Amino acid sequence: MPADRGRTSGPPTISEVAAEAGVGRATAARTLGGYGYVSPELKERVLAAAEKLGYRANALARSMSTGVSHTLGVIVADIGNPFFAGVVRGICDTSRARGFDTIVLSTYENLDEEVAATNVLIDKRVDGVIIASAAVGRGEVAHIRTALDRGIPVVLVDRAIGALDLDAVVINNRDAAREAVEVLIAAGHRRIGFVWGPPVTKVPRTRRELLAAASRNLWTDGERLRGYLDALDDAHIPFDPELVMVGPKTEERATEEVVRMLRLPRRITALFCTETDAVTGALRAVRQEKLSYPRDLSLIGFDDSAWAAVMDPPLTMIEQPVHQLGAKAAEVLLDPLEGAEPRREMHTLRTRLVLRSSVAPPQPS
Amino acid sequence: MPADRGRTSGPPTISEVAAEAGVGRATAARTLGGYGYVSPELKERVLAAAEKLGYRANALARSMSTGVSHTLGVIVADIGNPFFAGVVRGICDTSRARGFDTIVLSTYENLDEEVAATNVLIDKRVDGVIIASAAVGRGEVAHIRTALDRGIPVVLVDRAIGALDLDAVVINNRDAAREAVEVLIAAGHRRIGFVWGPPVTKVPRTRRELLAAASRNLWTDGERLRGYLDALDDAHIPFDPELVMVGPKTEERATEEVVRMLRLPRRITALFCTETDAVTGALRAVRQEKLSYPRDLSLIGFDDSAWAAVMDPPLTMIEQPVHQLGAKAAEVLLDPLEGAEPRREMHTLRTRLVLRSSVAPPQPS
DNA sequence: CTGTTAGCGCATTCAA
DNA sequence: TTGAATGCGCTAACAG
Repeated sequence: MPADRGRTSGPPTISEVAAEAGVGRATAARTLGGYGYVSPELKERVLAAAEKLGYRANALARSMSTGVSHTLGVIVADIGNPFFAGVVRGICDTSRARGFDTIVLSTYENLDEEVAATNVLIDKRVDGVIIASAAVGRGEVAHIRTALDRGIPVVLVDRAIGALDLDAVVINNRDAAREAVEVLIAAGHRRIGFVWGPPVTKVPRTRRELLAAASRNLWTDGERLRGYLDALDDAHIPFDPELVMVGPKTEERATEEVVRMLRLPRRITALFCTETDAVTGALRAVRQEKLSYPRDLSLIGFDDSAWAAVMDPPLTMIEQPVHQLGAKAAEVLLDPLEGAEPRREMHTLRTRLVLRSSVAPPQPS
Repeated sequence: MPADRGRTSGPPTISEVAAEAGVGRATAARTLGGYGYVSPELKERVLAAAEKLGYRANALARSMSTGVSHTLGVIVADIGNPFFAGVVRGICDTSRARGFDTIVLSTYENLDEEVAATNVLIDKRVDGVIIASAAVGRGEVAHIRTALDRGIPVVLVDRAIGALDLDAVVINNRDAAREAVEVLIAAGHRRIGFVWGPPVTKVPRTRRELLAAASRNLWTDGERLRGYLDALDDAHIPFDPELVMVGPKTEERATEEVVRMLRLPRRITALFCTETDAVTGALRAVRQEKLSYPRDLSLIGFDDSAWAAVMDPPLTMIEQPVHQLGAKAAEVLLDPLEGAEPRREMHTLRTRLVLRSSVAPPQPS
């Protein structure tokens, strides 16, 4: 219950506690702040006074003095996306265990939003930033450099940026994709679709064009595309631009594109999807064409989930260590803050290909 | 590019900008803070100096003076859960559009964590709190009262609390559940399972016991259970305690329980699930028993998703306005902060039953 | 061990 | 209109 005096107004301050306890402000501050030495008896009195007044330290004022806010900033594409939600959960769990809270900002893959978000975090004086940046080139990382210049440590998560020498916590996108496509190839497939490629409007005609377009976009997507090409190369399967979807990355478009690939003269018999929405889009296409998997189309996708396991037949999927991705990022950010030596390296976490039943040999046509 | 003088250290302050511009601190503060009158020429000089120095206002210091932090606190069970992730996204989107950032804390349905989270937010002097509280009774809301006493407005989201006269943004859980079960009944079912009930260890034998247990737990679950009972009552179907799952709310347990219900002498022919994990758990049970839906078991669940739509057959599901839930909560919290009259009411958003193909008449046994 | 004093960076009186 | 002076609540030197 709140004390019944008409205090000045607002929450009780440390001065009021000191007055109530009959000690100096510093003494109250020391016991309440948990630093310096205070005799047991005084400490007792201060604590009692604080309790009585319902005192709670003003973290803002404390941050003003100490220069640390015990707050981390997190910038992701979309906190509503289950993948990022999982990553953020990992970040929050480990950072909170170490006394840090988290401000999360979504950018929707928009660079301007990302810059604005970075500024917000700078203004709020966060102690560090974890960012899944949409930036790729040199010219797009000024905001990150700004944060760094102001002494705010930044760690990259999910997406590396070559132009920046920073800690990054990512997964083995390229190898994971390659492994998946290899499984498809091992099952006998040679016409393997890829959904999705870079969101360009003009469809690339050559492998070079495609790669160029990819490198102008999301790092993860580019890496996955490279893994796909790696696997094809190793099996001496020629690259066919018709088998990779480009354009807006929506479930609807994925459906359209997979339908298209399914209707090609030499149609696809297998498909690799880089994301959940691509998988559900593909599944719609299969049904729409009155086909069934894995008979008519073998399927492997990124981002395993409970749903994928209960599909009929269950889907072979790539499982990402989502929570660990965030946890590790927080760790890498926090360790130096607590005195450890900064590393400046790329931390690559491993995915796992969960073999289920969505891959079968191609039907003899 | 950062200016090349060896400044005192740290980011430039308003005093440094003032010095650089050759004006008084207050003048710099006025132009940079966007308040008060400043002559165009001076304003120009200040702006130039700020630009040159790369000045950014220290939000902490500003909050100290003004008493407002332009930060909202959000407390949910689990930011990694797609439902809450969606709600949080709604909150972030609308609050950020209005100049507020967000600190998100997860409690994992643990009341102690919830209290701790509330204290963190109080300490950080957030301007308001949105909370999906696990508290139900009078005795569990002290932390919320504390926040209120300190002048921090609180709005409830997803879960109402009777003991508190606050704004709450929720969905029509009871009606939604009732509607779903009615659809099952209309299809001819009378043995309808319910997953999941309250997480008690001792299985309730009577309806009264069950309701009592439910009211000691999550508000949403209780409401959904009531909706289930409402539908049974209307159809004069006697309540059978064997048809409601109690205990830990995990996918594994759901599978076990559904298997059990499927093996009952008078087995269930339909199932209503209150959550996604319950649905996937049920689906596993169906497969495990070598049964198929909707032939052997009709199914309706809460929380529609892209997956549910691409299942084979596609699932009839209840769609929640997840984003809107968060958006509305933020609105209700922010409006009074910007001068509007507080309402103190329950805002009930409507769900939508998405009819697909997981309901069929019961098989004649 | 304790109390006094001086900032942290900004907003905001109050004179000038 | 502008600038000097105060205060927000706390930490941290410093002296006692």
